Amino acid sequence: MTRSILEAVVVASHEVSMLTGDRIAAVLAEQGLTPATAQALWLIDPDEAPPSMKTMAHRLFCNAPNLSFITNQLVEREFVERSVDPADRRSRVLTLTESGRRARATVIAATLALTPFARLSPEDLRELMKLLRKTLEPADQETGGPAAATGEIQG
Amino acid sequence: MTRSILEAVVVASHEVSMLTGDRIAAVLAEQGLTPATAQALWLIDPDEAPPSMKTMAHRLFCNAPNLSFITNQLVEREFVERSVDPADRRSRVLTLTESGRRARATVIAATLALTPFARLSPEDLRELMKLLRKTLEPADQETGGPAAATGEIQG
DNA sequence: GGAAATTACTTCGAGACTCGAATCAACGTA
DNA sequence: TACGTTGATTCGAGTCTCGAAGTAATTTCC
Repeated sequence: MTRSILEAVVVASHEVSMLTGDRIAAVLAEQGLTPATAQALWLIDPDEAPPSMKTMAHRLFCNAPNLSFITNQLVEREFVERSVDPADRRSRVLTLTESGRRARATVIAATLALTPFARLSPEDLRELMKLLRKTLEPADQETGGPAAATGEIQG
Repeated sequence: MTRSILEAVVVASHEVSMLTGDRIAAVLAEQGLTPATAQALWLIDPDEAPPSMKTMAHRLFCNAPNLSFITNQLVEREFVERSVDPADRRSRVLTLTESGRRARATVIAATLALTPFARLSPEDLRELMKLLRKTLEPADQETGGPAAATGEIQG
C-alpha cells in the first residue's frame, strides 16, 4: 500500500514543525524559555487586550492546571504579570512585561529566520497561506476552536 | 507592526499540528499510546528495513536516552521488538509486532480522517505538497537532517 | 434576597517526556 | 593487544500534562 498525498502532507507538515522546534531550541534556552513557555509568550499579543487564563488555555490546547503551571514560570521569570480582571474577579488576565515583550520579539524573529518556510518565495508563501486558511477556516466554524490563526496580515 | 505572511504561515501551520494532536488524543488513548509512542510507531514503516535506535532518534528529533525510554514503553506494550543487528552487534533494530502494525494503521487512519488537511481538495493537496516539498528539500541537503518526508507518493 | 448551580482558577499527586552525565559493550585501527 | 570511537542504556533532574479536589466569584432561579 503506497502513501496517499494526504498522508505525505501530514508527515511533511509535522516534519517542518519538529525541524523548527529543533532549530530554535538554542535561542529559547538563551532567553530562559522552554518550548511551552515560549509558545505561551508568542500567543500573548501585546497589541491586543490581555487574554484571560481561559483564553490562553484554549489557544494552547491545554487544560487549566497546565496553563497555571506554565504561567507560574512566566511570572517567576518576570515575562508576564497576572492581574485580576475587574470585570469578572474570578478571571485573571495576563499582560507582558517589558522584558516579556523583548523575549517574545526575539523568539518570533528567531523562528521566522530559522523556519524552513523562510526558503519559500513571497509568491509561494502567499499560495501556502491561502491553502492553510482554507484548511483552518471550516474547522474553526465546526469546532468553535481557538482564535483563528488567520487574522490580520500585511504582505 | 503588522504580521508578515511568513509569520502567519508559521502560526497557521503550528495551529494545524496542535489541532490534529488534540483531535486524535482519544484514539491514541484507546490504543494505549501516548503522543510520543504513537509518533515513534508511525515512523517505523513495516515495509522497510527495521530502523536502528540511532535512526529512530534522528527521525524523532530526540536524543538516545529519550528514545530508549519511548522504546521501552512500546516493547512493554508489545508493539515493537528490540533485536540485535547481526551486522553490528552494538546496534538494536526495531521491528513491529502484528499488534504494532495494527495500532500503527489505526493511528494513521484516524489522523488522516481527523486532520484539518482532509478538507482540502485533491488539487489543493497536490499544490500544498508541492510547496511543502520545496520547503523541506533544501533544508535536508543543508542540515543532513532526518529522512525526508517527501518519499514515494501515489495520488 | 438567598440557596444552588456554574464558572475561572489553583493546588496536589501521578505519570509522561526530555535532557546531560556516566556507563557498558562492540567496533575499528594501529 | 591497546586505544579511541560508536550505539545504546541507566540514572538523576527538571519540564510537561492531566484528572481530581478545592476555593472564590458569578449567575440562576425561586
